[in-house]
Amino acid sequence: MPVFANVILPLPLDRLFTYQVAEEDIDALKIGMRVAVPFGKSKVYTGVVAKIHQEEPQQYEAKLIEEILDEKPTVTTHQLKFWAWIASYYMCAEGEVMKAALPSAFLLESETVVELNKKGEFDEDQLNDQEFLIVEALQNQSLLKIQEVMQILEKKTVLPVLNSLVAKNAIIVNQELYKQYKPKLIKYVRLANNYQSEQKLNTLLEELSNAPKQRELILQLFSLQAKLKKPIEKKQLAKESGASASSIKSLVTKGVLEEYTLQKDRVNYEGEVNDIQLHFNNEQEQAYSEIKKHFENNQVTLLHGVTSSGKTEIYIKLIEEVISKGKQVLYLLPEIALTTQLIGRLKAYFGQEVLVYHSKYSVNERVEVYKHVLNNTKGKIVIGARSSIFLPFQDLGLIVVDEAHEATFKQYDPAPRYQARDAAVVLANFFGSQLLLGSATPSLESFHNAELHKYELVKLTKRFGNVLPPAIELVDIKEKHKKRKMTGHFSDRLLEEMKETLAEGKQVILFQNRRGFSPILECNTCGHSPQCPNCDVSLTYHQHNNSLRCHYCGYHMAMQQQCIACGSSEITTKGFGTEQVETELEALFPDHKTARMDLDTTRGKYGYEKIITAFEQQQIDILVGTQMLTKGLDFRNVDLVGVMNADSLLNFPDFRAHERSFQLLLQVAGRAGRTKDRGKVLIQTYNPYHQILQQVSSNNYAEMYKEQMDDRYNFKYPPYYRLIKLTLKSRDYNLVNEASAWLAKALSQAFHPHVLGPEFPPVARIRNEYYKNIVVKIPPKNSIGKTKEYINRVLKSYHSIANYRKVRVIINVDPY
DNA sequence: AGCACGCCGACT
DNA sequence: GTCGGCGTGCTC
Repeated sequence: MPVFANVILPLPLDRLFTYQVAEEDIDALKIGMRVAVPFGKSKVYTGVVAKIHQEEPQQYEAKLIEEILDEKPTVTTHQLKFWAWIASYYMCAEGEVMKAALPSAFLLESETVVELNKKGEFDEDQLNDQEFLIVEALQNQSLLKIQEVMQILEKKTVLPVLNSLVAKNAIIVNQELYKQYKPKLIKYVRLANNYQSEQKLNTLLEELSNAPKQRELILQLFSLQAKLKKPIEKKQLAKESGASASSIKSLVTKGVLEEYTLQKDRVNYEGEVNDIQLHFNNEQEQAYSEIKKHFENNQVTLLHGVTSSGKTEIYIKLIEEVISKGKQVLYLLPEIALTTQLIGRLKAYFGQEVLVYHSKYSVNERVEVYKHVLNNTKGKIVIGARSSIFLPFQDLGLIVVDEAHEATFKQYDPAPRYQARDAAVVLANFFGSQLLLGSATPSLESFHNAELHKYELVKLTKRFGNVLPPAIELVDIKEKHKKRKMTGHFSDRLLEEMKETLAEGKQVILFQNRRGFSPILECNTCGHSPQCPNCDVSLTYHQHNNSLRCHYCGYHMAMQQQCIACGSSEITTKGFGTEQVETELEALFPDHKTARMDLDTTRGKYGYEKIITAFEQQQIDILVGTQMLTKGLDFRNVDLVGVMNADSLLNFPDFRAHERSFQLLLQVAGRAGRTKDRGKVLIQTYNPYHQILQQVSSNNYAEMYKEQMDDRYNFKYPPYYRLIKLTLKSRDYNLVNEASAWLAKALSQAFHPHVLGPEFPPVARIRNEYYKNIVVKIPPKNSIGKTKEYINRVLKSYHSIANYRKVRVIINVDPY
C-alpha cells in the first residue's frame, strides 16, 4: 500500500500538499518531521509533515518526498494543533504560521546552482557569446547561482541560455539546499598522551629550554588547567601566555600538544546564581495565595498591580514552584522590555534554567533554544517576546504574560497577525497550564474579561516598601505660552523641578512621544513642506546628519536651505522630537550630561543596553526618550519624570488612543521615585482638563475604565464588538477605490450596518502603493466563526474577478 | 509567494 | 525578425 503525507509548506497558500512516501522511508517518517519536497518545476522546499495516510489523491499524481530532514520530529503534535488554530482564527495560511513559528535555519530553501559538466565533451566553438561568458565564469568559480548568472549576462531571463548549455553538454544544473544550522565549535588544546607522565614532561621542558616561548606555553597550560579544572581553549591559552598561534601550531606539529574541537552551547549562562530570599509583604502574600487558589480551579488570572508593587517577586515564586515539579514555564514580555535588567534578575535567581528567545538573537542561537525546549534538555524557563509562544513545549506548567496590556503582543506584519496574549490563553488550554496576566494598567479587554469572571482578578495596590506613588502635576502650557513662561518646549515649572532634582544629585527622565510629532520643514512664505515622493507624508528633519527622511520608506534627501516650491529661504521646523529636546537641554543645562534613547540611538545589538547601563551608573543626568523608556525599566535614582507634551498622544486617530495614553502616561510616571523618596511627574499639556489626564493625575484606573467602556459600548467597539480589518493595497489608485467599494458592498449584504469604510488610512500611500481599509464589526451575539466563513466566501468571489486579483487584501483579525 | 508560460511592443 | 515586458494560472 502506498503511503502519503500531507505537508505544510512555507507559502501563503491555504492548503496542504500531498506527497508520496518512498517505500524505504515509510518506517522512518513521523508526523512533525521536516522533509525536503519538490515544488513546481524547479523548487525544493522544506515542509513539515502534518498527516500520514493512505488515501491516494485522485486529481493528480503525488510527487515523492525527496528527503527526510529529521531523525525525530522537530514539531510536536501540540504545535501542529496550535498552528491550525492560529491559521483559522487569524485567517491566514498554516504555512505562514510555520514560517513565524520555526527559526529560519530550520526552513531551508533550494537554490539552483550551475556547474561545469566535467564528464561531458563539448566544443567551445559552438557556444554563442552569452554561453561562452558562463563557461568562462565557471572556470574561475566552480559554482554559480542563478542570481550570479543574471549579473554576468545582465538580464533576467537566463534559463534559455542555461538550457542550451545543458543541451550542449557544457554544464549541469543542480538544486542545492542552503546551509543548515551550524553548531559553534571551539578549538581546545591538551597535552598529548605521550607526555602525560611527570618524567616525560621534565625531559620535554629541558628540551624546550632553548625555545622559551614554547616552554612558557606549556607552563601556562598547566597553570590554567590547575586554575580552571576544565578543558583549555586554544584562544585562551594564546591570550594568557602571550604566545602566537604559530608557537602553538609548532608544538602541535611536534606532537607535544593535541588539538581537538568540542561543540559549544551558545546559550550559556556563566554568571553567578545568587541565593536570593524572597520577602513578601502582606499584600504580596495575600495576592500570591489568591493566585494559587484560582490556579487550582484552572482559572486565567489577571494580576493588576501598580508599578513597582513587586509583581516580579510573585512571578518568581510561582515559577519556582512549577519548575520544581519538572514542568516548563513561559514568561512573555513585549519585545522592548526584553532587556538585561529583567533577564539579569531572573538569571541571578534561576541560573541555567533560564533561556531567552527573541528577535535580536541570531538564527543559530534560536535553533539552540528551540532544541533545548523540544528535548527538555536545559532550561525550564523561557523568557521571550511574542514569537516564543511557538516553541515546542513538552509540558508547559505556567505562562506569565507580563505587561499584558502592551500592544506589541499583536503582530502587525507579516501574517500571521496574531495577538500573543490571546493565543497564550489557547496555548495554556492545550496544556492545561496556569496562566497569569500581569499589568499595572490592564487593557480594557482583559479587565472586562475579569468583570465577566472569564478571568479572576487579583490586585496589588501598594508600591513595594510603602513607597508613595509619584505626585503627578499637570502643567498648562497654553497658559504658560500666554504668560511667556516657556523656554523652548520647557515650562518654567518643569525647569524649576529639573534644577531642584539635579541639585540633589538625582536623575531626570524626559518623555517625548515621537509619533506624529517629528519635526517637519515648513516654508514661511508659501507654506510648502517637502513631501516624500513615494508616500503621502511630509519628510521629517533629522539633525544629526542634517537630512530629511521618510519614516515609511526610508527615502532621504539633504536638508534644504531654500523652499523647493517658491525658493524662499525662510524655512522653519515645525513640531519637535527627541532630538530637538536634547539640543535644547544642552543649552539649558550645559553642566549636566544628557542622552537620548529612541530608535536612532538604540540600533545594534547592544545599543539599548549601553544607554541603560550608563544611566544606571549615573553617567547620565537627564535621559530623553520615546516609548522605549516606559517598559520594564527600573532606575533607582530617578526622582523626576517630565512629559514634554501629552496632547499628541491623546489626539491620535484611533479608538484606543485614550486607553493607550492612560497606560503610557502611568507607565512613564512609574519610572519616578522607585525608592524611598516620593517621585514627581510633570505632564505638559495644552488641555489639562482632558478627562484622561485628570484620571492619570489621580491614578484612577476605575474611572478611566468605566468612561472608556461607555464610549466603546456607544460606538460599538471592542471589547463589546469584535473587529476584522481588511486592507486593500495596489499601485493603481483607481483600482483600489473600485475594488474596495465592491468588497465593502459585498460585505454589507450580510453585515450591514456593521461595515465601516472603505476609507483611506491617515497615510494613504506608502512606497507608491495606495491603501484603503474596510472594517467589519462583529456584534457580541454573532458567531465569530460564521462571520469569518462568510468573509472567506466573499473573498473567494472577489478573487474570481480577474481585474481585482492584483489588489492585495490583507486581513487583520482583532486589529490594534 | 514564486515561477513558468504566453501574448504583445521596441529594437538589431 | 527577436528580446524582453508583464498578465495569468498553477503549484501535490
